[in-house]
Amino acid sequence: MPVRRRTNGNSESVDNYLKAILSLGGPGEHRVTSTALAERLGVAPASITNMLQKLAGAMEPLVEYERHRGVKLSSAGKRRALEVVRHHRLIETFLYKVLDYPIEEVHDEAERLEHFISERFEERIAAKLGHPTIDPHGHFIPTMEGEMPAQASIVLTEVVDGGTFLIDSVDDRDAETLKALEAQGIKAGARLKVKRRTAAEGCLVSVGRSAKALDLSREMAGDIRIVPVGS
Amino acid sequence: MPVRRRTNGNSESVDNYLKAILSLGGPGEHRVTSTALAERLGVAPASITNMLQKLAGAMEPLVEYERHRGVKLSSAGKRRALEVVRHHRLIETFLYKVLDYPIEEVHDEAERLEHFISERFEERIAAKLGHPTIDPHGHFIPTMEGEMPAQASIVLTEVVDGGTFLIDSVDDRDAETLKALEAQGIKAGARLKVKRRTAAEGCLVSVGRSAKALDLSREMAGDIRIVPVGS
DNA sequence: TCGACGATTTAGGTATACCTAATAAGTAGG
DNA sequence: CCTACTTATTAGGTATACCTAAATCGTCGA
Repeated sequence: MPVRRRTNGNSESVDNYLKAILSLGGPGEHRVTSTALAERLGVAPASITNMLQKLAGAMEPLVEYERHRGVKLSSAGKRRALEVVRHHRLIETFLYKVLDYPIEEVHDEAERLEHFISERFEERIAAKLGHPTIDPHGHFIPTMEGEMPAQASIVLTEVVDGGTFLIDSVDDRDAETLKALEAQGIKAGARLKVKRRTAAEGCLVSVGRSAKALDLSREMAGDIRIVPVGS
Repeated sequence: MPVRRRTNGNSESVDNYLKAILSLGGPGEHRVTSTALAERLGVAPASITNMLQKLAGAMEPLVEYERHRGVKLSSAGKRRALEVVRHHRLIETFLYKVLDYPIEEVHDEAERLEHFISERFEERIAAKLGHPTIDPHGHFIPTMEGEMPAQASIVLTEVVDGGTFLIDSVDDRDAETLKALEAQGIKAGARLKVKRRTAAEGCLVSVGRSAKALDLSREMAGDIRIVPVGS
């Protein structure tokens, strides 16, 4: 029962820095400022500088860092960050689908466990879930090879919990419904926020900058394809 | 995504000290020496002294410690230790039964995760498993209330993996078999080591101080009740 | 192009959980 | 009952990941 000292470059803390840089860097992976990281991680800017210098100076650097010019992930850093994100999203999916967690509790648990599960655990829950590609929030799960799947669209019914999306397409099985939906702002290109699922398996959404909630039936939701936006 | 600093008195390290004291103290909960702890935990004796002083001096002390006289758990310490053991054994059972882990990999994963799961996770996996009372190694799982179940006997078939037991009783459905078993040392009071399960659902055991393995069929194993010994 | 001001970095400090080496306290033999 | 030896404790030091306060860098407007 020896005390397990996690080795540098693979700690909980480092993981969180990498995830933050990944998510703040956006799809373009542009440089991220110390201040943005400080805010996101809830630590003092000075601590950020310190950690970045260490990460950049490691034998296998996890970030590319230049004084006063922000950071971006190195390829090793990106690999690790995506692995942690994969863990997070697989765990969320697992907690929700296998352990019947209430959706609101899924995030915090995953946030803690993502740092400590083994490759085997990852592999086993992925298998149990049939190697899913999106989590209950509608986010894509990075592959085992450490790649984010191409940003394909997903059906609105696959999203369980709140999040912001862009509407990709609305199937036109019924021109009347289509027109009605469009009248409420539901059309390709519009911004859509998922509030929550309803008992009848439909979901409550809001569109554009409007705060008004629309209650979509299961069939209507099934006709709408969306793309995740932001983290 | 703020960095989570675990507060003193609830850390991974503290958990491991408490578990070690619980297990080294035995059922009599006698005082445990620094040296024994140092060996078990793989840290220097000086580090043990340090930690014990801190644990004993906390606002809610987790151990009772006197210089040069060893430690024992306080009631708060015992509660926490048993909770960690409960986590460990539930996780092992879960990995084995739900995630189909190979039995040899169950321990290490549980050893890491036991410190980080929430009450909810504990509750959900316990429910999923039907609130089990013994783990795949034949050890009792402490209750949610933090009590070790009375040391009842279990059927040999419930044990999946190696471990040492005392034979509690051998059912005498068939006097011939009973006699044959007894001839091999399998009788109430004898010490029995479970080597491993066999493909035919029986198991390989050794009895007493003998190293020779006996291959028991499923029916024979089903007639033997055992009690766990040691940790 | 010169400040001023905000962003960033350096310097110096804290707590945790380890370590080694030196000291002190118990224990057992003569 | 006192020394020798083993066990435990104190003293002083390391690395990690934070902190605050005090420089310094960079850019943007006059």
